Amino acid sequence: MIPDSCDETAVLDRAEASCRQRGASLTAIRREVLALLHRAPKGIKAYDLLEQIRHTRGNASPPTVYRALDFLIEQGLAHRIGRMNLFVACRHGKHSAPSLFLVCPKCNGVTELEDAAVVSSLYASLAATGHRLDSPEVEISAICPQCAAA
Amino acid sequence: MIPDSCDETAVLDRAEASCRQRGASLTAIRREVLALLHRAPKGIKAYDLLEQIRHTRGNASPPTVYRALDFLIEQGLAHRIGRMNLFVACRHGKHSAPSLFLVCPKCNGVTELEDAAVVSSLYASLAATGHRLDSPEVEISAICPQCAAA
DNA sequence: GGAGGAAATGCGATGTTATAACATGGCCGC
DNA sequence: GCGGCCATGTTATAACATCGCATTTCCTCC
Ligand SMILES: [Zn+2]
Ligand SMILES: [Zn+2]
Ligand SMILES: [Zn+2]
Ligand SMILES: [Zn+2]
Repeated sequence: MIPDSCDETAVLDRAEASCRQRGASLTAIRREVLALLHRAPKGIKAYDLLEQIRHTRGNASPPTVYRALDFLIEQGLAHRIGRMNLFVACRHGKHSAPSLFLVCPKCNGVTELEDAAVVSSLYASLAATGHRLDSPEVEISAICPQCAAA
Repeated sequence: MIPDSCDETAVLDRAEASCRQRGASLTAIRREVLALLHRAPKGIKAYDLLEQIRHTRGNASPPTVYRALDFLIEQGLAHRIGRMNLFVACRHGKHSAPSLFLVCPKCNGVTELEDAAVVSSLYASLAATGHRLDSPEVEISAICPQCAAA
């Protein structure tokens, strides 16, 4: 987990370096989208992202943001929450194991959680049916602490 | 798990009875939609369902199928796979615990799996962060045996 | 049997999310 | 300069889902 003390620029620079390592390039658009994702810790919808990015790029269109998102996801810098049509920045470094995404149906917030115990029992269970885990995203609907209180 | 030997009519009749128990009614439209879901063991998309149901009800429109799906999901007779915009009939009776949905990204097939070990470690993990499990659906992307072989 | 009300359906329009298809522009090795 | 490659711009459209309101159906109570 990246400490909160790291400021946005540092996070982005690190992302840029990790892309470069893999021969990919974090271009200006992609960097901007990643920055916006980081400013939305609970996740953001593609068209909200589009609206935001038009503040700096008036001509942005849906493909602009979907292409950037696809790239970021491919690079492991962001995740897609299918259930909610929501996108979130990855808050971990390189994933050694899949993350759990706790999606709160009340506030639409997303929490990313790494948990070795759950993941290992998951592997065992899947292996028994001949399946092989494919994506780093396991989506779970769960009421978050704030909404549980209310 | 409902044995395969049960034919469609029996499954539907049982569903109808269980709705009635709860004071809900499995109307003709809902029953037809449920039947179509059962004929698509790997899941089906809403608009494919719409096309199918127009064979018997020429005037069906998107709300027709979405309303039926909402009802079936509410009654625990079907599940929605958010990641794929896919709907599947529930292949279990009343759920005592959440199911795992293994979604194969190659063939778009969905397998429903109940696994106590995974679910209990999930509960423990969520409780530690103050979350409370909310839905009976945990979506996991996993290559299915057939696609793994190919 | 008839009035009233709740639930379900019909219907058209609209909103939301995502991709297709094709053109353009910059960069690099040749 | 030329050709290949990647990123981007641009327009249109596909795919998925919901709203709002009129009408019908079904049940209940009188
Ligand atoms: Zn992550
Ligand atoms: Zn919440
Ligand atoms: Zn089920
Ligand atoms: Zn498959």
